[in-house]
Amino acid sequence: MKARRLFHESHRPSPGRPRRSSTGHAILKATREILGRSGVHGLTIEGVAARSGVAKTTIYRRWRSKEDLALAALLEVIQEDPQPVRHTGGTRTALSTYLGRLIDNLNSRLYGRIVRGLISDLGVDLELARGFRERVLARRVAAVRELLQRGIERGELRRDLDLGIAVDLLLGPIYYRLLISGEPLSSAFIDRLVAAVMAYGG
Amino acid sequence: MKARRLFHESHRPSPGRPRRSSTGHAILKATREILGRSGVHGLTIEGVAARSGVAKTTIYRRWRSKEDLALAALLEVIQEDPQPVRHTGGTRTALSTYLGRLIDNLNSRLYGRIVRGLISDLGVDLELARGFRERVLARRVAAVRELLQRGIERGELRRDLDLGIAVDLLLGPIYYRLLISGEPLSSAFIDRLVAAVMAYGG
DNA sequence: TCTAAACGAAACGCAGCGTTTCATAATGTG
DNA sequence: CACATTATGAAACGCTGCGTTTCGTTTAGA
Repeated sequence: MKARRLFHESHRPSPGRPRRSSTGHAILKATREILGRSGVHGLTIEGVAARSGVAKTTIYRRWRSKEDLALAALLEVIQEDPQPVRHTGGTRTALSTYLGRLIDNLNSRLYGRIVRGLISDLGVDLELARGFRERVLARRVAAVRELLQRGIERGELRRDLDLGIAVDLLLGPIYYRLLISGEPLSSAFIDRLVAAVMAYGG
Repeated sequence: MKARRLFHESHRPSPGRPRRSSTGHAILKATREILGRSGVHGLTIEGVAARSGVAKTTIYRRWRSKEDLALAALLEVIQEDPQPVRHTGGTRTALSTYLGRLIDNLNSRLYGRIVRGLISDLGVDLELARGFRERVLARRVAAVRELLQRGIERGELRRDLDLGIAVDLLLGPIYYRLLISGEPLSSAFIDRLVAAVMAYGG
């Protein structure tokens, strides 16, 4: 495999013609559009090339595979939404707010479809899995963990709370509904979920 | 699309040459072997045909697609393991035992890989999703729900316990670890998980 | 001017899907 | 036995899409 400079890498000034920055964005934009419309199954490199007006070779120079490209699109979507964690009004409210925003994302055409489509590849493409976990999931876990931690400090949660399990209890059922059971991710569900974990941790 | 008699349908005696019962089993056996070795990504209809010594046409006469075939293989694996639910020694023990058996399955090459591979198709193939939920997931949900219900009747759990959420709390983190976070599904994890839900429900 | 890299266009080999066609085999019924 | 009916196998087909290769052109810095 030839060495390649991927899209997200910082480009040190190298000799030769520089990349047009608009090219990469056009590719990602076309990728997002196709993903939102047709899901990962409808995503093809040739389709992205056609829609973005870019040659297939150009795409492969920046991303190694279809999955890699889908992950890049997902990262862009996430970047747009910095999700600042506020902690006004108690831990329960903070958790509900944060998880409410998360399910808003997951319920959206684009975000939900990308996540759904990437999952099955996580078990196969280890690099993809690493990217997803480090750059997408880790944010969620850290945010939830921090909210729980502050809840402990404020005395709203037990000092000996099993933080690891608590995070699993909050995020697990969300992804379970999204990917497995297909039950709706409603705000009512989030409220019940948070209520349960607060009852466990209080 | 032409009408087709699928594998699991009961065959009423129809005119013409009857199906060899061994053919279907040979196909499923080859499917299991390939799935265990190479996962869903390595599963191809042509590969199954080659390994089972059956023509491709014969396979398509019984299953509509690759995913349909993978689901059939999964169903067979599940049938082999009836998972009787005993309730000796308290609700906590019963839950740990049941979920422990579940993760033994999920940790196995075959079962885990099939589930993993099917997930992303659930959002696309509605019939597949229905089959998976009715014939695989519903068992798990019903079993867990029944154990919780008995826990309530025995006074080990609150009478006003939110059963729906409790089921999500038990199954969600398991599939979340399997598919998303990649953290190990150990019996220690199950113990902590059950402990948390018992604390919540007690 | 020279060199290195980016880009586009076109074609390639390959895999695998799902289908079609045709010949042959096995079963019931008249 | 002849017949209709279905199952099976073998082979080929068209198609999509992946990832690669080749080559000519373009854009930058030295």
